[in-house]
Amino acid sequence: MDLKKLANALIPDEDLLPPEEYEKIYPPRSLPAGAEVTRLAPSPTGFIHLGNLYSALADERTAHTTGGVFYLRIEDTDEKRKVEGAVESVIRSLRYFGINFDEGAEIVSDLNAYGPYYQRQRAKIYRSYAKKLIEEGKAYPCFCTEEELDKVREEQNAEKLVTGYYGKYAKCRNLSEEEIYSRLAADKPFVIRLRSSGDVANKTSFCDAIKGDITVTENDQDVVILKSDGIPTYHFAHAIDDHFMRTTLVIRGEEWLSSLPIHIELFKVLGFKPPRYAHTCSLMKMDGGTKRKLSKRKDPELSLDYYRKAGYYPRAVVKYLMTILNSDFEEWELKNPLADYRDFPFRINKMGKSGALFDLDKLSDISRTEISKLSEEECYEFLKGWADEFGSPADKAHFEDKEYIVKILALVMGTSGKKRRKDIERAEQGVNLISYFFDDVFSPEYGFRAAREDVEKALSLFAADYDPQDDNSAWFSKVKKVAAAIGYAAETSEYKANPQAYKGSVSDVAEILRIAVTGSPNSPDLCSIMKILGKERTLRRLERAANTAEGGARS
RNA sequence: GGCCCUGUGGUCAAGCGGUUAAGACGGAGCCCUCUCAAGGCUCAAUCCCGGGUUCGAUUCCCGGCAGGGUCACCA
Repeated sequence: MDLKKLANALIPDEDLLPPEEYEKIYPPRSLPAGAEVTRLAPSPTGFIHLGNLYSALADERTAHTTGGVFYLRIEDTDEKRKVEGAVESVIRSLRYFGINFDEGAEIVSDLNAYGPYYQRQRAKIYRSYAKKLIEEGKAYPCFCTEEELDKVREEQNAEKLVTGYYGKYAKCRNLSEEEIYSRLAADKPFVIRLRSSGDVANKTSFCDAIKGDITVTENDQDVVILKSDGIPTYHFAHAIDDHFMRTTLVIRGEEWLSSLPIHIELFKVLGFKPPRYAHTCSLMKMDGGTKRKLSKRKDPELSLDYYRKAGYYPRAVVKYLMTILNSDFEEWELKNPLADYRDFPFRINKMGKSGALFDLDKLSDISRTEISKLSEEECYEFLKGWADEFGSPADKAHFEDKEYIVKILALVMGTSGKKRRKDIERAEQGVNLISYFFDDVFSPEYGFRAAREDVEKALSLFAADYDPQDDNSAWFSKVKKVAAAIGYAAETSEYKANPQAYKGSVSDVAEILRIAVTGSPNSPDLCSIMKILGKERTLRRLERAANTAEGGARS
């Protein structure tokens, strides 16, 4: 058969460059030894999730700790997946978490010498190579319809055979010249398939950067490389793009492990040196007693927006992911509390081999810690950013008064000098936490535990004597005085020593005041809270509580 | 079902033939204390199972088992 003629009939494009030309257009990158070129290659659905961030972080760290390049390529070979604005959304989402690309789709950079970075715009390159493979007899046209393929698959399933297009099931593999041209003449749609020369009986060892040595079975599937619309499949585009974009390390989810044999064969027939691979394990979730991969449909926490809306501190999400990526990250951070996480010696081969269960508790802990490290002003900016985007109208209004909020935060985050409090876990919770400082939303349900008469007496006694000028100890002495006056022990130790002698202790009196002023039995330093509220508002709250107090029996 | 990956406390995990089997989150308790948070101290909790190899296996080998992934003209 005249393969040259066949190639021309199948791929008649006149404006194709000869394949070798592309080696000149996309020469090897001049990078220092050891520099890794990595990439994130999402399809443009716009849905960018935690798994993507996890993978992107591994890519970005690997590239930037080795002095390499991290680029963005859009795998838009499937028309159905395309969503408007998706690429910008990917870039924006990752930037929110502090991850930036060096080159690629929609990235402004003078490095963009390996584009275009949209696969649809690279059609000629793929077609040029597909044509070459046809000429070499390594690829062939297939006219099977989807129905036919479905039927074959059913048969294979029924006989418990491996499904797919291989061996005797590869019906179009040995079509005669006559058969091919007559179908072409009849305008039958066709795909281009790889003529695989592999044998599943052959197994070889392959070194994955994460998994270590793994066994791979040779591919024997005549996989589609060009779809009937002339656009390549993922496999074919992957081999060509990662070769010409000069990717050195392909980091991708382990769900790709099973198609590795195809990729190895593709690189071989194309005459390219394959990149190194790092197959990352998936993020898991507990569901009904067993682990399973985090799912887009079932798990809202897979979405990156979930973390933005809940107001986790973005760097906390990144650091949490770092603890999964390289588990010695936490210890490193303990030793280098002031260092930027980017200074951590990230290594791809330190990544775990098994799927990690996503741990919200741990994330929350890290988020609390990260927020506690902020200055009051930084924290204000962070909370305000959240309130403006996700908060209620009241929240937004509250954040107009920066001076007031910063004062509150100085208290809620802890005074400087001492260790910071860690009350704020996420913006949503933090905004809610300080809401009692605002009269328009302060609507407490007083849960007094003390008897009503004690509540009233304590409140009025304290109010009569309150002076906002008092320092902490003067303030507390007054609370003690109130306690003593209504039959409560002024010292906790006295009460503990002799509980029968008192109705309670000074801490119970403090609780009454605290509930009256904040609506909650728990809060940071009450004396300071009263100072922030000011005398007038404090007294008003004390009075309001006294009037509406529903006394309860002591438990 | 075939093929591949993985298997250390509740979770993330260190560990590379001999260890009191780190650490962190979470849990329990104590201290501190006007409550909470923070902090300090303490405790409970782990090597999937069965065979080998070895003086000795969490560690090496084999076989189970369990979990996960994948079997498209989707990526």
